[in-house]
Amino acid sequence: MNYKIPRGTYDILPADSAKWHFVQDVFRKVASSFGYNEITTPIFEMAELFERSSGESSDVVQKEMYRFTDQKGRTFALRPEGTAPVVRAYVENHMDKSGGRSKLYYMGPMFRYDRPQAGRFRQFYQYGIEFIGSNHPYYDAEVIAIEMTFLKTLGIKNVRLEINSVGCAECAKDYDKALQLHYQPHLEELCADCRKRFETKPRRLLDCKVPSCKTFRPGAPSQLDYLDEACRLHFQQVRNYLDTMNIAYTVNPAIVRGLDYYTNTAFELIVDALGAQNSIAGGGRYNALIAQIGGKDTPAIGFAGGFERLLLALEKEQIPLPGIPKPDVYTIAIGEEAQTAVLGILQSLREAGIYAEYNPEKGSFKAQMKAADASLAAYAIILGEDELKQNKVILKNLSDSSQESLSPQELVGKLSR
RNA sequence: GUGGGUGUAGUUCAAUGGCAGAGCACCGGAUUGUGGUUCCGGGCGUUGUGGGUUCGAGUCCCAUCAUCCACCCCA
Repeated sequence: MNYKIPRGTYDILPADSAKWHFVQDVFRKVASSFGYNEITTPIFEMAELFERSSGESSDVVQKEMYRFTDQKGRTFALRPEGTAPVVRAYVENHMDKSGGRSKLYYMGPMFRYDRPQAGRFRQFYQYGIEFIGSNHPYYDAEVIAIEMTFLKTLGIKNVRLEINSVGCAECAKDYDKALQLHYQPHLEELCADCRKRFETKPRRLLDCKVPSCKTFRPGAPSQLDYLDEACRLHFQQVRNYLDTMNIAYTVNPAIVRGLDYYTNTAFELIVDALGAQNSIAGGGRYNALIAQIGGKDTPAIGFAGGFERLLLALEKEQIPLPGIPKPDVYTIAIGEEAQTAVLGILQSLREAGIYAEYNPEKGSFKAQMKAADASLAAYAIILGEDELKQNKVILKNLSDSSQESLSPQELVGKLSR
C-alpha cells in the first residue's frame, strides 16, 4: 500500500521553501509599514461561524466546506476563509470594546472541497488584511493600497484593479427588486441556475456565462444607480482617494463577492495571464458582519490574497525568487587526522553563522573537490597533513581558483565579513 | 458536481499489438594534494492502479486514482 497526498494538496519542498518565505516576509514588511499586526487563529472553527457569516446559500457553505464532528458530536469546519475567524477573535477578545479599531493581518492555510485545477487547490494559502472599526472611505483605499504596494514591491506589473460598490443592505434590497423586475419577463427562458438565482441572489444573474442568459443582460439596471446618498458618496470618496494615491482601477459593476457579508466597496485584483483562475486577491467592506457575529455594530474592510496564484504570477513575469541556499564554504579533509581536526573548524565556522558544508563519506581528495564544486560553494577549505602541521588551512576561491593559507582564527574572521 | 485531454526511469521524452529505450541528472572510475571540460562504466522501471480482449498489451477496451484545461466558483 502506497500512501498518496490528498487530492488538491501539495508539499512545499525544500527547493521551494525559500520562495514562500520570501513572499511571506515581503507581505509582513508591507503590512507592518501600514501599521498592521499579525493575528493567528485556529484552522478549524465551529461550522456555524462560517454558515452564518458567509451565508447559507453561498457555494462555500453549500458544497465546499470540510465539515467534521469531534468525539463529543460538535460540528466543526476547516476554515474556508479568513475573515470570519478574525472577526470571531476580535469579538471574543473584546477588541470591540477597547477603542474598537484594529489593524490586523493574517496568513495561513484555507480549505475548500473544490475540484482542483491550475491555481485552485483544496488546501491553499492565503494572506489577508482586516481593518476593523471605521467606515471612513480612506481605509477602503488604504487596504487596497496595501495590496498594491505588496504587488509592486514584488515587481508584479500586469495586474488590474477592479472596484465596485454593492451598497448597504437597503441599497442591495432595492437593487435586487429592480433586477427582478428586469428579468421577470424572461424568467421562462433563463437557465435552471439563473431561475434559482432570481429568487436567492438576483445579482448573480449578471455574471451567468450561459449564452442565452447573457442576451438579457443589456439594459439591466446597475447597482451603482441604486446606491442611496450615503453609499454613493462613500464610493465616490473611495475613488477620489485612489485617484489621489495614483492607484489605477476600473469600475466593474459585475463584481459581486461570493460571500454574503460584503457591503459597499468590493474589489478584485486580476492577473489575466493566469487563465481561468485569474483573481489574485479580492475583498471589500463588511460593515454588518461584526454585529452579526455578536459584537458591537462595527464597520470594517479587508481583503484576502492567494499565495499560490501570486507565485504563479511571479513566475509568469519571470521575477527571480530565492532558491535553496548555497554553502559559503565546502570543507575538505584529507586523512584521518584531518577528518578529526576539521570538526572543530566546522563548529567555529557554524557558530559564526557561516554555512559550512562537509561530507565525511567522500573518499579521495579529487572526489571531495568534485563535491565542493557541485555544492556551488563560494570557497573550499582544504585541510591536509601539511596544513595540520602548520596549524593552517587553505582557503580556495572556487570561482577564480586563487588560494591562500590562513590560521583557523583568520579563516573565521575572513569569512564572517 | 459536469465535460474534455494526459499518465512510461529522478526529469524531459521515444517505442506499428511483438525483447521497455535516449538526452539531461545521478552514482563509480581515469597510478593516492586540487574542481569545472573530456573519456569509460552503471538503467536505478510493478509503463499510475485494478480488471478485460489477445498466442502476446506501454500500445486496444472498462473501471479507478491523479493531474491538466474548461464549466461552476473563487484566492
